[in-house]
Amino acid sequence: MTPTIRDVAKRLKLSITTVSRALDGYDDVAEETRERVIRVAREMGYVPRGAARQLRRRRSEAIGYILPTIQPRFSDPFFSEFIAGLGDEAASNNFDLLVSTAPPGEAAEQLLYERWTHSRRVDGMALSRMRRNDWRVEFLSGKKLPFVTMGRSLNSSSHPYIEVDARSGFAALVGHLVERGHRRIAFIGAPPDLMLQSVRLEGYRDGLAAAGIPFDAKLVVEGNLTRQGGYEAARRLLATPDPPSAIIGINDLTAIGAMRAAHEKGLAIGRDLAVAGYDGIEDAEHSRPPLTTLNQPVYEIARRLVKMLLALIANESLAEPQILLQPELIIRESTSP
Amino acid sequence: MTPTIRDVAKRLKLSITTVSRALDGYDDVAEETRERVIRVAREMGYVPRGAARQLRRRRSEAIGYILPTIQPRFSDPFFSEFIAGLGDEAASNNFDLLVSTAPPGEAAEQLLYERWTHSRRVDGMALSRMRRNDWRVEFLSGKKLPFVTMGRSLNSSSHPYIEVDARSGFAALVGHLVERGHRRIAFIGAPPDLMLQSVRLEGYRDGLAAAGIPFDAKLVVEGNLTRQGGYEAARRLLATPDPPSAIIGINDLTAIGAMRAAHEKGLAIGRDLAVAGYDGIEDAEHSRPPLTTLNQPVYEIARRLVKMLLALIANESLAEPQILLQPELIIRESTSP
DNA sequence: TAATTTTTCCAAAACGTTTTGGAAACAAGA
DNA sequence: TCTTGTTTCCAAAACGTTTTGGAAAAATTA
Repeated sequence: MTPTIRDVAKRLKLSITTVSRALDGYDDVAEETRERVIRVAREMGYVPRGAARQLRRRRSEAIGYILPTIQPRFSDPFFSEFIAGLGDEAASNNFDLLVSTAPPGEAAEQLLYERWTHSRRVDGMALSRMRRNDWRVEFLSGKKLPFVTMGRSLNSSSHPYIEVDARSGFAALVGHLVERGHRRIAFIGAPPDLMLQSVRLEGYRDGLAAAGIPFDAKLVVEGNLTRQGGYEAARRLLATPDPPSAIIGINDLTAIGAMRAAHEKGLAIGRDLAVAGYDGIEDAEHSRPPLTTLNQPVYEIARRLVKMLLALIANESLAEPQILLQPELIIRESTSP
Repeated sequence: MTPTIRDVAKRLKLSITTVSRALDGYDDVAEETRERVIRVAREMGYVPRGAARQLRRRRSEAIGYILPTIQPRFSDPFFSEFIAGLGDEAASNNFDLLVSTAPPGEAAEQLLYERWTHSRRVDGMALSRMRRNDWRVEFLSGKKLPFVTMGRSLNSSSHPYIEVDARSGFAALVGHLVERGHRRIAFIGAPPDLMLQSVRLEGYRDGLAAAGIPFDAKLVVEGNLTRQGGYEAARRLLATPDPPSAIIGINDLTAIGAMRAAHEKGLAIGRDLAVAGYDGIEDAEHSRPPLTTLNQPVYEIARRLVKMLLALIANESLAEPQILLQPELIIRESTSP
């Protein structure tokens, strides 16, 4: 059906070697023949068969990303933005992006990583939502498969990553709330095995310490990074005898859920209760009231991660293998009516 | 580095044929040898090289999906849910999911489709957000590449698809608003080349007709399926001398943007102005006020689409190639305070 | 003219599987 | 014993590229 390089060669009365080399831009083919080859190849609609090329070249020209699907109905705008970034940058370098899904930390996840690396279906991987002690780091290092991560983990060694300085960000956020007169500031976090939980909780504690406010464990509760989780956690917080006057969500979704709980309680958000989040997703801008948040440029980060990964795959050395970005504090009405 | 089938065969003192057939479950290998083969293969961490298998089998065991990225900062929960569905179902059938991004309707998009089909990198494709006259349908039909679509287009022929009956849904939604006493109901739509715009606008008109309300073109404005687009469109609508008492957004994001515009105008949503959307994304449940919407089970649809696509690839005939689902009207406070 | 270099091409060998078409070994039936 | 099946294995031929290691032809230099 679709023509092979052999068909093109036959039609041109050339060897397949020459056709291949002409198309690949080698300089040992006469300029005139190259033009003929390119013209005829295009005419015939020839595109190299991916599998054959991959087999011979011994690389797949594809990168992989595994989506951490916690729940079936998986709806987190962070990831659609992240994937768009990965996809755009990969596509503009003629790389494919392989996406799969697996609940984090389970056997299925490990199986997937094993299959992709052993079958050489991808030349490298991008990881996100790192765990504190992330087996993936050692696994991929051991397999010598290039990888980059968004955020580091405790066992991160020398692999390239982009980290957003959430710790400073959360400290600044607490500072902002303190400035607004808050003393009882709650924190709705995530499962403790996630690196982002450690980091952001640290930042929260830094902020309290800087303001001379003693840490109160009762003001820290666990969510699950979803709106529903934030909603439920905030309900628990607000039902206590001595409820907080401000709530920080570990991400925007959590904060949005918390706002809903507060509203149901009859609290005026911004006045009776301040709420803030982290991520800077579009929802945060259009929520009611608009949500104070720490913005991180997810799309840009994804693109840069792919750039780094491709350099790694091409065995180039990176000018800046570990990047630290500052999140941008965006103050909106949810803390500042 | 990673062992090939040859290494496994050598270690077992068997031919590679036998190893291959043992692992693939052919019945012309003795049960005892099969067990030995499987055990040793696992011990050695053997996984078939994807490219080699694809080349010989002449199929890639992968399906493709191209994300319609309109803007760089692409954050639509519809798509993260859709991809999660595609990914889960593909993964559980040992298929890979290739994802790329392209602005719809541009040359880059067509190039991508051509590359994927000619290079045989995917065995089939899933399409969404169909256009009225969608060149992709004829293109893929012509290439004889199996594909399924979420929603049909005007030039849809006999390919399998799953369509949610948005037309009836929007009519029912108008009915609900009329019941609540609304007569001036606005519609914030999408670009006119999108099939969903045609269908949903028809449903809106059906609903008006059923209620005996004359169609007023001034109440129909164009958005772009984003929060921001809904926000801007609603501002225009609410600035007119004779503003609507209800606004239907073509999707939930549009409606959420509209709610923000209304709130800024000082309108009490639900009382002064009713707002409703379509999609049933999680945001709609946690917005303020919670949004009346038509729910469609995107995750399930994505999974079913992949099931259909895999059957198509395997040359099986589909019991039900064209499926029509009814969306579920979820009435919340944004229309019913 | 002869020798050398440069240009332009190509045959054949990979890459690592799966599949085809047997062949050997053994068992069963006549 | 001879024939006919079964069972179990395997050599070799694909699949469609890229790459290696020249070789012929043409151009240049001596």
